[in-house]
Amino acid sequence: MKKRIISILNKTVQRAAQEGALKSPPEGGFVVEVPSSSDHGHFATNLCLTLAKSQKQPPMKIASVLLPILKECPLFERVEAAPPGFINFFVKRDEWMPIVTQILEEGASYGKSDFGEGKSVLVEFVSANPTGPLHLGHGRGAALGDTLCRILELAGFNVGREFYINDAGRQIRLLGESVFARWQQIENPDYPFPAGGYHGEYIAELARMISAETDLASLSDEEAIEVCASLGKDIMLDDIKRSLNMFRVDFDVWYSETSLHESGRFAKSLSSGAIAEKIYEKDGALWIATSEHGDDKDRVIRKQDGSYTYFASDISYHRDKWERGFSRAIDIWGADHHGYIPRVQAALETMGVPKGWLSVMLIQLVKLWQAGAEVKMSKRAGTYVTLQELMDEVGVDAARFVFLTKHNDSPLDVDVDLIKKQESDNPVFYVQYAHARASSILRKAQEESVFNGIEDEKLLKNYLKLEEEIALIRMMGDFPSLVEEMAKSLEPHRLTYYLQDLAAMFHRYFNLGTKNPELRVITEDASVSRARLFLVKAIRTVVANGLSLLAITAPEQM
RNA sequence: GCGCCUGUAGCUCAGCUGGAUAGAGCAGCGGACUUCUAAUCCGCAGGCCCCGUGUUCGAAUCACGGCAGGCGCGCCA
Repeated sequence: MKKRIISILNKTVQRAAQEGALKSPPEGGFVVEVPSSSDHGHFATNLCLTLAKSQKQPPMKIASVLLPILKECPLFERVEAAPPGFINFFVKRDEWMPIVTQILEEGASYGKSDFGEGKSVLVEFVSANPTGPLHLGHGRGAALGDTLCRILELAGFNVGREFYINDAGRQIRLLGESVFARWQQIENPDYPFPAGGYHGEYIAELARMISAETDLASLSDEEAIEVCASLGKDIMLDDIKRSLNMFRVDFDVWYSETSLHESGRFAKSLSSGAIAEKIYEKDGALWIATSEHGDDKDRVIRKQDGSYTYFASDISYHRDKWERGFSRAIDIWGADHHGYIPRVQAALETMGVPKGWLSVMLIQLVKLWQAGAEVKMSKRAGTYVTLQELMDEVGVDAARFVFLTKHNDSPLDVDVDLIKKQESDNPVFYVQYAHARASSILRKAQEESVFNGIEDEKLLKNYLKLEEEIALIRMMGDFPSLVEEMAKSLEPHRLTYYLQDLAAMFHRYFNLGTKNPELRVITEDASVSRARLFLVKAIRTVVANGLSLLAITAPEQM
């Protein structure tokens, strides 16, 4: 509907220009929006305000030129100009009804668009080191990334989901040393634990598992550490995969850092192409000239001792992403890595990758509250709540929902007690209940044979007369543009707000019937009932589609 | 010291990317169940949108300067 009005406005301006009423006008610049007050119509535009300067005329005067043309349009009941220069549109009631039939026709694909034009996007998220279980921060990243992918797909992008496994380098070695030390400590409690090692209880668990499978005592310490590192990593990776799977997140590619090195891509990516010219040697190390592209300073990629930095792998990995031909890439990182954005962007530009090809989304920290106090978490000390524990306590649906109730750039407080204890107050149940309630009404109608299931626009036009009904239809009509906007702005959290609003509107509508039987969906009047049942079916569809983007179940009854 | 993020109701946060009278949930108080599902609804109360200056028809939103909190500023990963 909004798009229709935009195109009507464009045509109107063109026509006014042709007729000489306006100087040939510049494109765009104006917006059409839903005003907060219903006095200002279903839609409003600031078109005249934006034209005022270039036309050198007061906005209200421009409005008075455009108004007669707009009034001819059969879409509108009323068009008004309002100071300081808004135009308010009141859409004819009947014109809303096609939205309902459209929803019913399209069903699960309502909301789909070709906004993305089939372009390929690579979304990399979670990418946790396989040195420990996933924590709440990873859960937030997983929920955000996965829902973003679903949104992008619905908006017409071709999406690849990727998990980068940091399975090379020192942290895996440290995992091995930590596990080995715990194994030693079974016999010898005084065996020293490595500095900066991993302290979680799971390390001792790994030691038990690995020593049960492998006779560590028959190996040299060095060999045993390697076994602990390798098997420990495999076990943790399996654990991560299992948790993510339960969290309804599936990746297309698990990209191993080790494979980057073993395949030779790593070496090649730093020695060929435009980037090779930006790499130089200084003080016995290899540097890359990222400062030419906005980084604070040049960065080391190979240290004096001959080993490569983490950043070198990152360059190589992102180059590989680019060479795989994606038209854009999105990374989701913890906010503590924000300092790396400029250098990664700079490295990409050094290779000739266009600015803006890579978008990095940061997620702020998740704070956990329990018994009214913040639970301090430390990965190194091993005191943190895992994603698995959260899922076990509150369920996947609630967990996924809470992770998307805040903008990714805003810190998130999760009060586990609250989600657990007050299940009924949880917003996810509120939305699911709307779906269950709609289902229940439809079930009842089916049983009583009120509903023949044949849609008829005329029926809707004749019998959907309530303001509340029109408001619901308008809101559902926004869903496709919401999906597009979320894909554009990378803001999946808006979906949880939309669903809560839609559910609230439906619950309110339903409750009209508790006071006045004529306002129930199923009433004495068969035609009114049928029209309302179509509306309810449409609501159920939109709620279900929204929940499906969140990968949250849509129950038939609760 | 420099950079990024955040600052909106008692608490946790939205605010459609510059629009008209700033919203929701929770917490508080008061109401509605012989119902198409009360996991719901209705009402009341609650505001210096951190402060200041600027940009313009118009600012919670943009710019600059402060203040406060968080996170980063390695030849660590």
